[in-house]
Amino acid sequence: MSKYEIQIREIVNMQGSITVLELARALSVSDQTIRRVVRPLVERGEIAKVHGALVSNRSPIDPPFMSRMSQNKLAKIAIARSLLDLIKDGDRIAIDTGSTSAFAAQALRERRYLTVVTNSAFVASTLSMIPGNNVSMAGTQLRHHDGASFDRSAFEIIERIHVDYALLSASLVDERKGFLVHEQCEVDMATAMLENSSKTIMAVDHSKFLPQNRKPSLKQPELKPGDYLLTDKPILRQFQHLTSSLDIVVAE
Amino acid sequence: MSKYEIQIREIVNMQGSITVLELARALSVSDQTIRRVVRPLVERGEIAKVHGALVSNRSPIDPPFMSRMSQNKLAKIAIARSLLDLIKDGDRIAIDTGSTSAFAAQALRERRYLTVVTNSAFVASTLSMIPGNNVSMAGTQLRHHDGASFDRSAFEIIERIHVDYALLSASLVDERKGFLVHEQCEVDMATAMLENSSKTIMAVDHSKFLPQNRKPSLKQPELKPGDYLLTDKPILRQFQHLTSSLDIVVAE
DNA sequence: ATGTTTTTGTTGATTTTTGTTGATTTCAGG
DNA sequence: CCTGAAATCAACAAAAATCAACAAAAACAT
Repeated sequence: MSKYEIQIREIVNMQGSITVLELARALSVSDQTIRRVVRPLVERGEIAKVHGALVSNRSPIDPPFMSRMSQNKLAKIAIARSLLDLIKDGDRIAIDTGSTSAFAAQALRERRYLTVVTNSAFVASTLSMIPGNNVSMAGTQLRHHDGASFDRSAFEIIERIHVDYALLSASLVDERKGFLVHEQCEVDMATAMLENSSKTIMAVDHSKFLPQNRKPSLKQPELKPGDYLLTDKPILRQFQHLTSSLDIVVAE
Repeated sequence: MSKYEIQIREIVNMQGSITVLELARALSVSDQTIRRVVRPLVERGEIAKVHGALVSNRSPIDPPFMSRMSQNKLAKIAIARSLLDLIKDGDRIAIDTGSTSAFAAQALRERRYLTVVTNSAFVASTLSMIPGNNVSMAGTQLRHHDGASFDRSAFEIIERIHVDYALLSASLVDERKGFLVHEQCEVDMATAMLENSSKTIMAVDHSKFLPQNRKPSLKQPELKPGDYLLTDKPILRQFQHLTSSLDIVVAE
C-alpha cells in the first residue's frame, strides 16, 4: 500500500473526477507513479478509472439541480450540516447566492419558523415550502446563470429586514486580500446583508483556500469580531491572521 | 465510459435540453466527440437524443413540492407537453402558481429566449436557469404552502410587463359559474396577468371538471374569445357552453 | 559502508481518443 | 415534392493517454 493512497482516494472522491496528469501535478510525482498506485485501488473497486481520468464511484446522493453541478459536494454538505448547530428554529437569516448556499438551504429545511430573506430564487423556492417559514425573495429580474437578483429592489428588501444571521460565501480566500468574489454586485449584496444582521456566517470549503485558474479580485466586506467562519478543514498557518478574531467551526 | 460522461449528464439534466454544439463549446471539445460520447448514454437510456439536441429524460419534476402535485401527474405532463405547441422560442409569458404551472415550467425548459414573469418562486427558479431566458419574479413575501407571492409589489411587476400569453389555472370548473379558485388573491393575480397579455391560456386537467370535497367559490376573470383552453380529455356536453368561444387543445 | 529491495522517473512502442474533412441524412419552408 | 441549411455520420490522421521495460534514486537491513 502506497503512501499516496489515502490522499488519492480523498481527492478523487472530493472532486468527483480528475485526470491522471492533474493528480500527478497535485502530488508532484510522475503520471506513471499515479497509474501504478491507482491500479490496486481500481482492482479493489475503491475508485473507478476510465481512459483519461479517475472517477469517484461514491453513490452520488441526489440533491436537486444546482448542487449537483458543483465541485466539492461532500465538503459543502458537511458545512451545511454544521450550519444546523448555529441556526435554531425561529431564527431570522439572510442567505446569499452560490452553491454553498444552495446546500445550506437544503439543510435548513429541517428547521421551522425561520424568517428568511434571500436574493436567490432557488433558496427562496426551497425554503418557502416549509410550513411555518416566512420567506422573502429580494429582487425581481433574475440573472440566468444562478437565478439570483441584484437589482435595486433586491437591496431595498434586504435593507428593510433585519435578521440574526447573514450567511455569506466567497469564491477564493487570498492570503493577503481575504475573501474574494468575482462581481461587484455580489460584494454590494454581501455588504447589505452584513449590515442588516447581528452576526455574519462566512461559509467557505477548503478548496477556496487553494489557488484557482479564474481569479476573483473583489473583496468581500470586513467581518466583525465574533462572526463565524464555517469550513471543512483546519485553517492553515498562512491564513490564520485573517481569521483570528472569528469563531471558527470546522465541519468533520 | 468517457471522462465527460458525468458532466454531460449533469448539464443535460440541469438544463433540460441542449444542442450538441453548445455542449461541445461548454466542454471545449468538438461536436463529433460529444456525439461519440453520448451514443452509449443514449443506448443505455440515460438521456434522450433528438435531431438537433440532447434532452433530459428525468421525471419531469423532482422537488419536494411534488408530493402535493402527484394528483393527475400524467394528465398534467400531457398538458404541459401540448403547451409547447403554443409557446415558441422568444415568446413572452406570464405564469401563475399551482401544480399545473409547475409542470408547464418544466416543459418550457426546452424553449429558449423566453421572457417570463411569474409570482411563483418555483417557476422563477426553474426557468431562470435556462440560458437566454429573461425571468422576473413578481413579489417579495412568499406564502409557505406554494412559494408564491401576492403582495402589492407582485401586482406592480405583473402590470409593468406586457406579455404574449398568460398561463392560468383553476381549482374547479363549475357547470354554471365557470373557472373557480379558492382565494381572492388568486383571482386578482389572474386578472392582472390576463389584462397584461395578448392571449390567455387556461390549463385545467379533466379532474377539475369533476365534483370535489373542498369547493372553491371565487370566479376567475372572463376569458376572451380566441383564448386557449388546454385540457387532457374532450369537453363534456354540459360544459361546452363555457368553452364555445375558446380554442380548445386536448392533449393526448 | 554495502548489497538488496522497493519505489520512482524516463523512454519508446502501443492503444485510445479526438479533430477534420467530406459525404449523407434530416428538417423546415416554399 | 423539391431545395437549402443544419445536423449527423464515416473514415483517416493527429494528439493524448497508457503500458512495459529499464535505469536511477531512496529506503532498508545487515
